[in-house]
Amino acid sequence: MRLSNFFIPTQKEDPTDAVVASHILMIRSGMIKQLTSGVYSYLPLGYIVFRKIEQIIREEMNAIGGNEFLLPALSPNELWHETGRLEDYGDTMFRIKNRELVLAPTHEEVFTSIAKPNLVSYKDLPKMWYQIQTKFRNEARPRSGVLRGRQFTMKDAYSFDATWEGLDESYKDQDKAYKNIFTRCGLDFFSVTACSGAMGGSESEEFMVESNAGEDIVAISDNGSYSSNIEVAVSFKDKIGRKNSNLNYEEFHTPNVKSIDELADSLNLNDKSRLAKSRVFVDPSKDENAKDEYILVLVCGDDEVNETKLQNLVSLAIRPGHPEELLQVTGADAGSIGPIGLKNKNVRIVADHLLEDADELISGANKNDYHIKNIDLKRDVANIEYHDLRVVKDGELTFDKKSKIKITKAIEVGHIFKLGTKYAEALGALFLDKDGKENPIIMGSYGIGVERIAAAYIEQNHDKNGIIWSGEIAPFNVHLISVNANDENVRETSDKLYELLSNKSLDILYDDRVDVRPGFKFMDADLIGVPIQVIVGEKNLKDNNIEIKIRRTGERIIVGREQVIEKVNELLT
RNA sequence: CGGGAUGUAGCGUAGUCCGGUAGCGCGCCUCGUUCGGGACGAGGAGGUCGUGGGUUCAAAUCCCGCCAUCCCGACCA
Repeated sequence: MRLSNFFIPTQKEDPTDAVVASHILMIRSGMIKQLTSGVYSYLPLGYIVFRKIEQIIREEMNAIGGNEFLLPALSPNELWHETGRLEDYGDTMFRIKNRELVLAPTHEEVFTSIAKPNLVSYKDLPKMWYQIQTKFRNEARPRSGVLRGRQFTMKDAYSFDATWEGLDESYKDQDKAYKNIFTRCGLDFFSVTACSGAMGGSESEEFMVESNAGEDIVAISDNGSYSSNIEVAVSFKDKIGRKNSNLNYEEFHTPNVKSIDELADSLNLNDKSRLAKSRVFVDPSKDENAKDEYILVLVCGDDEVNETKLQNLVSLAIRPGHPEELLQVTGADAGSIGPIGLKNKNVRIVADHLLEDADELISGANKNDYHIKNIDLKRDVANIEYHDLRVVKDGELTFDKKSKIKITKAIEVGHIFKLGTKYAEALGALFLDKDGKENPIIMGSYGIGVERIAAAYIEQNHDKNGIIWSGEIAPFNVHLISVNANDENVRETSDKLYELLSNKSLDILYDDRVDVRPGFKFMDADLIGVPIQVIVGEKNLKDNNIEIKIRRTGERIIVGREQVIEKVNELLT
């Protein structure tokens, strides 16, 4: 590609709206341009990269027997209503105003609707279907460039199996394909156990790239044996246990104490573990006849409630109580709430395992400005349940006690999970087994964010001058620079090299611009970040030499003009 | 959806407090000199100051509404 004929609007200055490195560099290098919040135009350079990523995905999906589809982005409300997701997805789904259609945020329903009339016998199974499609999600707050957009490209695959063992196999195939894909894309990645969330399903794994730009928080063990999304992460920690002093509980005055920290300060305590933190959650009623359910959650004062774990225990719909609700249910405002003396007696009380049967606890009195000490959960709180409800913290032991846990931020680039029969049942996608019995098809769902891979790669591979591409997703293999295209010898040599290199089926970006000064070309080259720069300049050419620069290291190699092709090929292998 | 910030030429911004000629850098056009790390000189084009209303002799500037974008949070397969 001749740069004189390539639309690539590079920018010297950082765009004011971009914060994370990948976003800044994608804009500066002319890969993308924002149209509106969360929506980006893909300019030629960006589109080349995204297509290369897609191609890798395609090859790996085909390698495990995948069939590529392209499904519509528009789909009828009716189809989503059948699985209940028209309601469940809520505002995250774009809805068409002048037709009963939505813009699909994912494609379980559509794929299942194709499976239904076609996959009717166990002989038709298993199947692995996928597509690479634009998805639409009305994200409340798009951010970080293409890392969270309202419109983005996703590879979504779905497996259809007759047996649960078959699903295990399909899942394993995808897992392996994902590892190949991210490796070929040059990502430093890891996988974590995850929560399948509102999608429904059981086993679930996310593929993560460690990065401060990420929105996910993960727990990884030092020895690499454990990695998990913080939402479901567990660690080993001793219960705080009993002191058995058998003191009666008593109320005491705590004016202006609104938080655990203030409570600890007022009592001159460093260890906050026996200050039981109380939070009230609401499980909203599902219909008008039923009442909202309230849940009081207790964790140690130095812990936080893990809302995902609570969701898995109670209901996906739970939310923290509003201030009015807290007052109404407990009799106090946040900061003075505890397990004893709740105004509403029907509150479900659940506590974290660490508090199991603990005594000598201090918690709110359900009366503003008062707390209660010497609470014995075993003695004083009837019907209390214990579950794992805390957020794992940095530095804690892994559950097997063999390693320590590190908490870090990460970008989710892929997610695979076992859906089971939820969609097949909802849509009536049934097949006949060997015994002639009707069963729902067992499904798996597997997604990859295409643009996210590029962004995650840039987060991991850039320096102050720009992007550092390498391997298969580099938009070009070689950036050929004609330092001064006005010089006849330089121009002719560069033109010739362009021809020779192109013949080797390499992708070459050729800076043949005549009116651009050398410094400008060099800066552009470093910004765009093609792995190898071949620099044709007057001075070296006088000695029949040509310079090769390695973008990542900055290393410069001078070779004779006849050895360029050989050297480039050597460097690229 | 809550909190915060911003909106002035393609990009980055000053001016806003204290009302009175819209300014600068980059980029762009012309000419000349340059030509190995985002050159220099001279000349030039480009702006309904986000938008609607109000106050005023006069509004980028003050007041009210709306819209948009970004950040934090909530939310999010």
